[in-house]
Amino acid sequence: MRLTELFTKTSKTVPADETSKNAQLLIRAGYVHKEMAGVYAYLPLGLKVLENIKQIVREEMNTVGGQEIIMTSLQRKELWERTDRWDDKKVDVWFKSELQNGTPVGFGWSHEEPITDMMKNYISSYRDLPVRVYQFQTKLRNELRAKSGIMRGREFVMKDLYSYSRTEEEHQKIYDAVTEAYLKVFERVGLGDVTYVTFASGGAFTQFSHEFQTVTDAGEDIIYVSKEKNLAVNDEVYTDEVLRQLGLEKDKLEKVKAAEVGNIFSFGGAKSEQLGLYFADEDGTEKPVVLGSYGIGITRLMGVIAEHFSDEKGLVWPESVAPAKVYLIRLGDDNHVVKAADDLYSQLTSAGVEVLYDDRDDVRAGAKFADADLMGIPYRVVISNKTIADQTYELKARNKDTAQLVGEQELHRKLGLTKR
RNA sequence: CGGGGAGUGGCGCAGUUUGGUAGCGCACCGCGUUUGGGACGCGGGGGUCGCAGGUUCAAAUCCUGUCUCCCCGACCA
Repeated sequence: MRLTELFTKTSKTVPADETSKNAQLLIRAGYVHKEMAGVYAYLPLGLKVLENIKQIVREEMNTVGGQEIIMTSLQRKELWERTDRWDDKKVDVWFKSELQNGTPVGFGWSHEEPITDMMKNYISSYRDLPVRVYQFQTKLRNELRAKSGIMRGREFVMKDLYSYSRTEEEHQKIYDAVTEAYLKVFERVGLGDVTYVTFASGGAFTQFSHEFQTVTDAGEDIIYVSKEKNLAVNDEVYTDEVLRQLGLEKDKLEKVKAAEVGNIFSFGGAKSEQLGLYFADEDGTEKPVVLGSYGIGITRLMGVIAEHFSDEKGLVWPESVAPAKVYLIRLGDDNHVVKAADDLYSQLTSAGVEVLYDDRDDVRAGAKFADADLMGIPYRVVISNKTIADQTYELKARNKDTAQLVGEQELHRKLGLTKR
């Protein structure tokens, strides 16, 4: 992408009413636009990051046998009444409206009910199981108070996977597999070191659910981390009894703030019974399908990544999610500089390397460097009269302090260009 | 939902106390100089001062109502 064609621009100031670091940086760098409190639009660069995160999640979900679908935002009242979750007193984040004929509808804040109800059409025998389906959906939640930038919005993108199993044992296998897949996701987006499987309150069916908590000051949760065992306990279930059960020693735990980037839990057969999802087992008996639910807040994850990977100059995206791998700067508008930069741009692009090409003529070097830093693109390549005279390229990693002059071979190697 | 704060060109702000020609910085447009860490000079465009009503010769400024946003707290299957 050439910067002269990108409609967004960077800004030195942020809206005064935006206090969270992730939103400040993302707005300044032109990744997102704030439409209203807790509601953000994703601009070209922001969308790119979002899609990169989604693709990583998608790959991991496919690996554990997930099939991707997309449900609807409009939901039926009747469905939620069956699980007693339509009432505003039971679920206080509902957005509701009605059809022209007066039929009430809800805007999906979760999709457990509709998906499970839908699966009744497709699951009737043990031969149909297990099934895992997932989607990326915009959830709408009428939060009392939105905060923390894109980390807690009224409208946000979530990946939710649902598993349908014959037995508890089968369910447990899937549950464990998804747990591993989640850890892989957080590893791949660069948060592996600071993300912990966390024991949290489980609800009706199981004692615990498992959250994936990323340590960050921007988080809203308090967790107690055991580095030794590589797990954590949410403050909400932090009791002596629980610690004993989990074999944790109180004085070896570290209390930290964290953001919940994922949550998985088991429903057993309870919800299936409420919604009438049964299957005929091998012996012909009818049994409720064992249900599991697994979520990753995609936009929240993006916010957490932005918070975690940033410095005083701006964002510092991990390569796996960055909107581009290289920020290419050309200094000056001498013909041979322009040509050299154009050439490298098309060379990298055709090799499949995403490049943000700062081809602006009317912007001085300092501003280009500042923008490269703010946008947080992993590698910066500078082409100038100097580098051309030396037959080198100036290469600097966003997370390193110094640049180096490298030859063409070296550049290609560092940027991971595929040899042909 | 309780407490606190704020709404003035796209963004950041001053002006409100004491009513009297709407201003500054960034961004934008033009010209010139500049050109490796957010350049400078000159000229220019853009604002129903959140909205509605009221007081007044006159309202960004005073009064009443209302909407929105932010912060802290509560809430977050």
